[in-house]
Amino acid sequence: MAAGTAVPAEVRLERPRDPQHGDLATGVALQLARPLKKKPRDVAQAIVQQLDAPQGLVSKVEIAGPGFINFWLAEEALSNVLVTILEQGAKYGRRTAHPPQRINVEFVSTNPTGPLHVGHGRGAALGDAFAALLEATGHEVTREFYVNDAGLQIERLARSLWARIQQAVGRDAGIPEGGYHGEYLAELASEVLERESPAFADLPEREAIDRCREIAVRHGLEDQTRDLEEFGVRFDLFYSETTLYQEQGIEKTLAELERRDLLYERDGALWLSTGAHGDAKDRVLRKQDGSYTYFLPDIAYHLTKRDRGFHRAIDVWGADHHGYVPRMTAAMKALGLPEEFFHAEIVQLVRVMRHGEEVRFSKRSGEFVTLRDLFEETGVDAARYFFLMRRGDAQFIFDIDLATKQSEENPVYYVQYAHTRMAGIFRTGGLEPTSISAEGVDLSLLSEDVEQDLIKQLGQYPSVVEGAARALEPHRIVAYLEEIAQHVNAWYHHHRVLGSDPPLERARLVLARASQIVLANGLSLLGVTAPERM
RNA sequence: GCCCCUGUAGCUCAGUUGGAUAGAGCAGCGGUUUCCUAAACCGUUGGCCGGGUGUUCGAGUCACCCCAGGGGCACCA
Repeated sequence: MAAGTAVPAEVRLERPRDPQHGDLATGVALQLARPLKKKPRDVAQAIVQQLDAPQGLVSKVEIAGPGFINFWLAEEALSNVLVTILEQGAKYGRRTAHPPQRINVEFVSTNPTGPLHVGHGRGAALGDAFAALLEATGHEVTREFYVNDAGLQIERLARSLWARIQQAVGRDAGIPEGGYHGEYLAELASEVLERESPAFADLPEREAIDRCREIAVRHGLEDQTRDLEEFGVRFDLFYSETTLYQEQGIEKTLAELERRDLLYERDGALWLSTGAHGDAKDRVLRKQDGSYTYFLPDIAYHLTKRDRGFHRAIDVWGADHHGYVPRMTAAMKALGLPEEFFHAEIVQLVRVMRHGEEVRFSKRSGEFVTLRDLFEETGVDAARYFFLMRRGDAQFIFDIDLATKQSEENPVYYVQYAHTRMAGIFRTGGLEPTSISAEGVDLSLLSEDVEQDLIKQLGQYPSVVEGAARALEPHRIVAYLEEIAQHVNAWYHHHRVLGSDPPLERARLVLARASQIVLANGLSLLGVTAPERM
């Protein structure tokens, strides 16, 4: 540095809000002024004089305001953006990581005890987008669904089904305490009797309930999987809790906890000392009655993620589980896993509005909004887009009326429409989009303000993806795409592509193609289609 | 009582991890169509960033204290 002294300062180039402040700017001189005991503008002056700006990249450098250094990109830099986008195509905005991490993204993970509701939909859309973002930044991602197919809830489900079967053959059987009253179990009961045989109802209870458990779980999971697939979410792995038990996960976990001296007995229960690792208190793993709390299999399950070679485990949990985060974090820490291994991403509540009033979630009244109801009404694209357009950690009101509106009020169509228009240009021009090349094209003809702005924005796509992946915030992609769409639509409206002077037409075709690629790539990260026509 | 999330335009929300004069969409108001799709475009109205104190060259952003809304507290899952 100028003074020859080592002054710690991070040189961050950022994009100013105001275009009058250049394409890139840094406030580093302001940070350095105090330690150097100089005026900020003098520091900036010194920096600029020593600056070794590569030719062809920066066209102008200016010191402004209290001491900001502003840079303007040269035209050649802008042309390079377009060349890069066309060359890389669907890979534009994706990078390799060195080294790539193996990341497990676990989401939805609900009991197979009934249909998925809108809250699961939000978790599914977000989890899938997290996975897509991490893949785009070069990591190897596994999308995983933890199937809670053991435990008390499943026992209740099995007993409820058994009761429905008894009812179906005319016997007086009540749904057990805490059981499932949903109509679909009654339907499943008749199905079972039909498929198996009426004699199923006469099986000894123990055997029957085991069979019921298996049938109910398989059926519930199939329903959920079908909904998710239609919603565009595919999992790489369904990890069954039962498997965990079969593979002695519990015993192994207890042994490991024991080895690390993290367990103790008190009041007839077995405790894990999470309190010493950031949790508010220690937690029980084995109750007085000898059964395990859910915490133990959860720890065991997460240890399998380590043992299966993952560097990171990202869990997407509903807001009702957020109190669970500190204890799981503490458990992972106590087990010596690195801080970044476990991360729980909390998805806040979804409320649904229709015709200006809130649709209540009530299984009893039957006004239960399932995920399927939702996407059948709004379409998958709109549903996914809406779930992703807001930060996941804030409560969200899903406005069904807005999502189903096929008009300018609906943001999902706004972005898709911009893509459609680009596709329309190529269709009308009889051109194969993939054949568009920047080779030999004079891109400096793209001199309109809106064109310059659009190119600069297209060039930011990789860093937007990077930031969204780092923060696990897909809504940044949404916001970015809406900006691109805005520029694309304005450009399209004011300037013709087809029929311009041939050199200009060629240049504009390149810009149209680049815009189409970025819109398609971004929408793909969100799991939303990029239609050719609408 | 303790912990977490949220509070920014009439509504729904962004705000680049402390930068320059706080933004968008919708709603409202006024315009644009012989033209690659008007699901679009152009213009315009609208702000005590919940309140307060502090940290510093600089705070919507960070710290602390209040206020309001939501969620969570277990030897439930």
